[in-house]
Amino acid sequence: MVLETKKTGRRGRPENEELAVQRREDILVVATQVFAERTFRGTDVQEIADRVGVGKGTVYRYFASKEELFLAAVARGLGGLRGEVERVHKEVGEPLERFRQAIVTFLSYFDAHPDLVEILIQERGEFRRHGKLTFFSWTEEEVKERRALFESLHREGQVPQPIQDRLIDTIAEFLFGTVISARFSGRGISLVDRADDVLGLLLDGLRGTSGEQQDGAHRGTVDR
Amino acid sequence: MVLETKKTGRRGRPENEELAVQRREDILVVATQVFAERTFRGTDVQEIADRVGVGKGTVYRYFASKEELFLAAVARGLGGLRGEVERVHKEVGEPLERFRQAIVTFLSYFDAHPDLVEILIQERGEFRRHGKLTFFSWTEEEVKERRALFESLHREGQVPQPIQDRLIDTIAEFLFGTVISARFSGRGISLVDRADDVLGLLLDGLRGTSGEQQDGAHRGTVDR
Amino acid sequence: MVLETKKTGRRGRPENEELAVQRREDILVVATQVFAERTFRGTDVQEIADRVGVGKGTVYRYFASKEELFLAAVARGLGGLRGEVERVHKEVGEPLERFRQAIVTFLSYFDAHPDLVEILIQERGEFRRHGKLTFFSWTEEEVKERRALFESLHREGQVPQPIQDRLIDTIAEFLFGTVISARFSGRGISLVDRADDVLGLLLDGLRGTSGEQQDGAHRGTVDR
Amino acid sequence: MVLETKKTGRRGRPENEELAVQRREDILVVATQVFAERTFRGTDVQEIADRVGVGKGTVYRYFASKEELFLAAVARGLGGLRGEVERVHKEVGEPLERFRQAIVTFLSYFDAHPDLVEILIQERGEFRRHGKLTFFSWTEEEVKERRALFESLHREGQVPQPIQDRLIDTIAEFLFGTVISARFSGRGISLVDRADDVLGLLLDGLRGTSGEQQDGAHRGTVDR
DNA sequence: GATGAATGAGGATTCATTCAT
DNA sequence: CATGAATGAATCCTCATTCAT
Repeated sequence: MVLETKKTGRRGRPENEELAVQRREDILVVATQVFAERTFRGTDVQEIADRVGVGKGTVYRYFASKEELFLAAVARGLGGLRGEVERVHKEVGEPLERFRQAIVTFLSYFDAHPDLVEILIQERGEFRRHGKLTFFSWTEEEVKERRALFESLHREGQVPQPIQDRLIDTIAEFLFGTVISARFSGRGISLVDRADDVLGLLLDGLRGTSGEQQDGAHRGTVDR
Repeated sequence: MVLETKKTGRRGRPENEELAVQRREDILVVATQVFAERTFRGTDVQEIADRVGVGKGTVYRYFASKEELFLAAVARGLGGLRGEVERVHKEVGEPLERFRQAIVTFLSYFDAHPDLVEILIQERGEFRRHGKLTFFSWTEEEVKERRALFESLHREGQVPQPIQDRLIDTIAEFLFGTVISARFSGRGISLVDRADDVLGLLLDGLRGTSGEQQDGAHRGTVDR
Repeated sequence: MVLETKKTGRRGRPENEELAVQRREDILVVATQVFAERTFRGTDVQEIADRVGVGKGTVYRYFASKEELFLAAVARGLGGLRGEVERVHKEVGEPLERFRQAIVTFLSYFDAHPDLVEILIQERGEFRRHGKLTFFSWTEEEVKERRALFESLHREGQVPQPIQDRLIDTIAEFLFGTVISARFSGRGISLVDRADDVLGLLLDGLRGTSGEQQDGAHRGTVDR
Repeated sequence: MVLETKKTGRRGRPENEELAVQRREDILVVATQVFAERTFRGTDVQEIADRVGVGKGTVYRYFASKEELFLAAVARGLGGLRGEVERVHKEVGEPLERFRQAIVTFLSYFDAHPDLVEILIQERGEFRRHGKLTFFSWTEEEVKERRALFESLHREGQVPQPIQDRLIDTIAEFLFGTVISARFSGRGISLVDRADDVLGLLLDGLRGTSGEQQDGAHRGTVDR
């Protein structure tokens, strides 16, 4: 999809607006890859342009600066994640299963978009001024949804005591940390494959009576 | 500690060896700070030299390249961590408490050395070729120690079933992820402050009957 | 006057010729402003197009290149000046007064068109190859007119000896220099306001017996 | 003096501090030439470096930016002018002759440094923000000196009435304007060659009784 | 050994000009 | 005719590395 247009070098008036949207998308996709491969600082905008098959100037038509391009790539990646998770949230009814599905979806998304992990991390290094990572910048709505989920888990008796916001944050951090660690630890295991370890640990901990987390690691998981 | 030596132009006995060691150390300390502040790519070796109070050429006397310097800084940071954790391992006898102490020590270390988190992460971005992070490159001995710890936990009845290596890895990743997440989430809470959350979650999970993790979160911790 | 036409998308009779002439004029007016504000090299043709309210391509329809556009703007500005001065030349009869009026007109014109000074100067910087400034490229006719003026001044006894061409050139340079200096010296005084200083100096010099140039500075001048 | 060192390409520690001063000077000399030839915007710093015979980076060691380099070149040029004029001021005693000498020195300087005229003018185009040209930024001392000169001219009876500051400014503008005009008018006459025209005009104007300015124009000047 | 001046490859960004629609 | 998207040459500036003193 990228190389087809490569080096057409055509000037003049373009067809329509959809093309612009598509091109913006193309650039973001490629940029995500290249930034992931080479680091923000290590990336030459020329390479992105080359891989997309457009002139460097064109990249700058769509994004005012390399920085803006990077941030847009991060936003695009997170937007996709949020969409997926929200979809699951609405489809599945039963709380525990919804919790499970949300986690699986979350982990799967990063399995499918490993580059996102890389640039998410880089955001920290290059744009430290923004304080916290975009990833941790929850919207009001998201905070409410998360809270609601854990409340229903408690109401249904799945967890003995109410889960406070602080613990919810810790859980979110656990999950994000898992994603990063998995990617950086060099273990070749996919994230979904450890979804049950994660879920088991989250629900019952090491002292959990069932001991299911060991075998459960493979139960009910999609083998990608 | 760095600026003191600056331009002292000390005379007397050169005591080359010690001075060289000390200077190497000084450079590494400063390098860690600067790399953490500015990113590997964003760091100008000149700034490191300036802050140490030596000429740029001197930095290159001790480290063949900027890259080697960076890697040495990472190694130095991790070396300190290992030393601390090992010390605790040997001092504390009771398995569960030893586990607890190990985790607290681990988290404390990163509280005390926030720059290490930054460069640990950057290592990934800049030196991806090395495959896995130095952090996850356990030595034979470390693997054995970890395994021994969990075996004793099981033997003493603290955990119902044996903890397999794979789960140990997951736990390590959990911990590393927590460190990173905590640093990047923008929450102002120190790592030790969440040691109990972490331990509670690890041992009993959300369904843990005791409900201790909630209160425990504040037990023995300074609330910032 | 420029923005009015902007995006009118006028239908009706195209009246091509007039519209084309008008548009050319519009572009030149705006170009003069922008070049004056931003320098030839510093000017983005896009800005000119934007301010005129047309597409960049349209600018290139009327002027083959940025350079041609610039030169056309200079020519237009000088054309206006010549027109004014010539008009005065023909209207006023008495030699000394005609001389005086010519100078006042000349200075007034630059008061009214400060941008012209800027681009006149820039012409030098950017198009040095053309040798002399357009400003100093007198036509045959102009040379004759100037000569005639000074001859009549002499004939009427206003100046004791005949004014040679060389001195006429010096006078022209004096005047041009005054315009430029006034604009660059940062003094907030308008050019007409110093017309009498100029005239007094030209006619009588510092040793002039009358001493009128001092008070005369304000005589008959509009205090802006 | 410039090309000798060219492409030595030597690294390492340089000899002494004088070298640095000399190199700074070399760069400024060349920069003045190149800026005059090509315009500030049109100049590639690389060309300056090449002509000096150093690396581009070296130019940036001495001047933080192209802009700073340009301004330094202007300052250097004006510094030289001021030095010359001041020297004459102190040497010559008789007021009228001192006035004459000052003007001749002033014009001679620009004859000898035609590049200075060019960059002086460009300063306006590129650094308009500074308001007035460096040339017109007189120091307190200079203002006093000028005033004293004209006062003595009056006291000695050379000029009938006192010359007010405003007229002094006009004279300064006249002189500067003459320099610029002469350079831009394309006439091949050197500035000193018209020193007498200038002086005559200044002192007696066109109506001056002596009529000396005509012949004087050639007195003692080479007609190149 | 230590130093820091010198170097030049590298990379972000701008903008005149073209030309398909 | 008018348009403006696309292009890539052009240029400023940075900084890792070298090496004469």
